[in-house]
Amino acid sequence: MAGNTSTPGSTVLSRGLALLFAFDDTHRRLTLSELARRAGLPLPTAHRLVGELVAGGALVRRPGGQYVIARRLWQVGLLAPAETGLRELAAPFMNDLHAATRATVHLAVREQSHVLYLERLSGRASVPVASAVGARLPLHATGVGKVLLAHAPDDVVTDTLGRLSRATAHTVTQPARIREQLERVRRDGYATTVEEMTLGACSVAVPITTGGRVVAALGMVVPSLERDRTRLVVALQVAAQGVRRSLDGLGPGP
Amino acid sequence: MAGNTSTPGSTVLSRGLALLFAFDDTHRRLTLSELARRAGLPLPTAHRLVGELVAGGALVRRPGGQYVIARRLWQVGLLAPAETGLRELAAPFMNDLHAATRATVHLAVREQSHVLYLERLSGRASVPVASAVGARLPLHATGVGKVLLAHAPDDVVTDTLGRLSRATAHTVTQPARIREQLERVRRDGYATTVEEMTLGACSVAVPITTGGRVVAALGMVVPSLERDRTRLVVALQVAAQGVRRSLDGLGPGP
DNA sequence: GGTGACCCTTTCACTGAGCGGAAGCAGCCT
DNA sequence: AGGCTGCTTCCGCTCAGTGAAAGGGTCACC
Repeated sequence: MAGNTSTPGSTVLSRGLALLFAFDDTHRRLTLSELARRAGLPLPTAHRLVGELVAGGALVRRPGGQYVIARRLWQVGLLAPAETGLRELAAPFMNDLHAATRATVHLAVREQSHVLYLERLSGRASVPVASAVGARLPLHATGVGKVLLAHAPDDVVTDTLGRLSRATAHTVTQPARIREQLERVRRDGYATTVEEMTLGACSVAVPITTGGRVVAALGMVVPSLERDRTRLVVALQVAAQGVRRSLDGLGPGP
Repeated sequence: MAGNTSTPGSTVLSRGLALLFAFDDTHRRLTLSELARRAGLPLPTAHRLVGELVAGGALVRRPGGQYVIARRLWQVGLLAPAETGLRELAAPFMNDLHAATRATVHLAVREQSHVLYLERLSGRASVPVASAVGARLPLHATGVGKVLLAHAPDDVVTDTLGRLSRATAHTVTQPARIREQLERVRRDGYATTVEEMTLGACSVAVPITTGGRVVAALGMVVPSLERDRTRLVVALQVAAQGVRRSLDGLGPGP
């Protein structure tokens, strides 16, 4: 910036991005002062920059004075490539799974030490689900997370096992037990959770592979695993095979 | 900005946004010079700003030297509110439609004089479809577009009728005929197209209303309307009613 | 109706961040 | 070798950007 800045070296653009990235899953609407606080900017500076972001169509100001991400940013965001290909290929298979079981169906990839949810089909049933598309959750407490962790590089595994957060009373937080479970995931080809992320929700998940690498995971959330664990695993594996075939058909993805 | 700019009055942030918005449906990957050209910036300036956008996690540089929207921007884009509520409410009904018919199902709103596609479930059948989520198409050549146009303010209608672009040999480009069709849409409660946007694709669409206003449109794309037009219209209307009920249940939307 | 807490908005003098022409570099044609 | 296109770096000029300070508006609670 110019003149008497308190943090020389930082640029206008980086501050603008800090304002945009101040929004997250649990902060979809922010007031000016919240924005300034979260982006680490003085209030008048935030005021001016936010004004420009609104003028430029990146943010919208609600009547109440709260700011939200604008539709136009949603549109450009959808142009992000990596996920798009995988999501479009997986969509029909996810639809089949959803139609057959009426459960919540998830497509996720690993982003560092977190699961990133790429797609979700919500079940009609009243199973509580923590994930939302674009949201990140810990690897060790979700079905898709365990699948991805089981096939992650060693440094990610040790990093994750180093800080196992607790979400419910059933969350597994002993590294040794997780290692044991990961071994079983690799052997059996699927992972399960029982109320480890959300009470009242269990999950099953399988890997999606291409070229010998695990690139994503496909999972489902159900109220209980007692009855039809096998049926769900088979359905997931068939769907995952279908996605793999589509992926391989198109050559190495973007 | 500072110093000897060629366009005084424009700000760094607005230039940064111009770079982001240089991406669109048909330009998902851009080289530095394309970005500079599309954003209207001198090349060295674009070079510097794009570098900052990459450092800030808004863009990613591919090995080939092409830039694409980064995953992080996809994530914040998903936080845009207006659409999210409607999409989530409509999703289960769209799934039902899709399961029952196996056709492509669309959810769209009007954005100025264009249809903006909020959601799409792709049919397995090989019907060519032009729309993608986040994409904009003309109002007069699509089923959902005609529905939205039929319930749009007068100025939008006259504006749209003033420049009726042609997409295929079947596109209706005479204002009088479109007016006639819009009248019929309002009377019958549904709109149709026959290969007007894409050859080999027909469509049916119905409005989604809340509080007496048409806020969106629900549509389907099929190879032909001959056989089961009535069946499709009924299915769509049932689904649209369901969405309306959900909308009304939650009070005035976000 | 006073007081305090919270927002948001505007002002303004100082200055270094931003600018972009020019030049250099690398690849790829003919 | 010469021309073309596209990327990167340099560097001196200068105005866009900065943020403390002050102003205004709206609640709620005493």
